[in-house]
Amino acid sequence: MVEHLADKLSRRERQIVDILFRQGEASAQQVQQAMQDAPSYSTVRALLARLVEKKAVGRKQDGAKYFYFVLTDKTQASEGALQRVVKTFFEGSAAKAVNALLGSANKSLTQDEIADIELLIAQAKQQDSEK
Amino acid sequence: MVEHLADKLSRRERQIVDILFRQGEASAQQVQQAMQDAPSYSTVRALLARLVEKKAVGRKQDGAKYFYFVLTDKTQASEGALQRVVKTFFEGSAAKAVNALLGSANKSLTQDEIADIELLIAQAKQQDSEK
DNA sequence: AGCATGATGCTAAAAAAGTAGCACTTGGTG
DNA sequence: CACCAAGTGCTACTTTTTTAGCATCATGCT
Repeated sequence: MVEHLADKLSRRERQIVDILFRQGEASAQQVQQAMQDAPSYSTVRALLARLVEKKAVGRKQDGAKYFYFVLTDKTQASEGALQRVVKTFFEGSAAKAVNALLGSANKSLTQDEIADIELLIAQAKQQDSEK
Repeated sequence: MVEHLADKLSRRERQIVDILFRQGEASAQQVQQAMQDAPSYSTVRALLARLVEKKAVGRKQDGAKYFYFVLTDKTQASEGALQRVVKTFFEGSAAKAVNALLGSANKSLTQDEIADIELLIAQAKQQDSEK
């Protein structure tokens, strides 16, 4: 089993990493603002500093301030997250997960998105039959 | 935004809750065995006890021992987890998530599963056009 | 009945996480 | 160019989390 990045992070650290994944990159202040139950600015910076030290997050200087970003590849992280959810809640079945995804989100799927998915299904079907 | 159960749990607590979701219910010993980097048996019990006290986990007696299980509804928890992943890694697009799911898992999807998904797509399509 | 095995409750202490304050720098602006 | 706003690095302190050990209690077997 692959060990996920999230497994090594504390509650607050995860929260921050999630925000950074969503925003791509952000300053300490932006991170704080993105937290619904944010602690003090000082605290956010301390957390960020710890993440940098743990090599989970990187930062680049822009003028006098820093911008932080997660070092793990987002695509890879997303696959890990998806896999964990599938394993934890859907008995390892990706199909069941897709099912839940479509069920709870069909209100928001556009015609175009549905078309995209249909295409993917067709591809999956083909690949499967080639096995 | 709905606050997820996981947001209130510590690292180890989350780990245990995940195991309980997967197994449905388990004894302290089983939980320990399911943890790849498990601490001592004592520790696992302490964690479990805390989760019970927090009302996150319930337990029932079977003879002389206890069996633990998560109190949150699994379906609800899975939707929350899925939603979080979608929001964090796929810019809120369920379609993109489905895409990733199919992409990384098509090797394991069976013909039947694919058929199931096709059916769901068809339904989503119809519901969408009714909007 | 006596004993080994495995589970329990409780207590305690080390380690990690979470939070904040302070003094110093930097950048822009009236 | 003096000043204010916003950033930064450190340090320190409080809570939680994480981890174990111990004494006790039930269960099943010889």
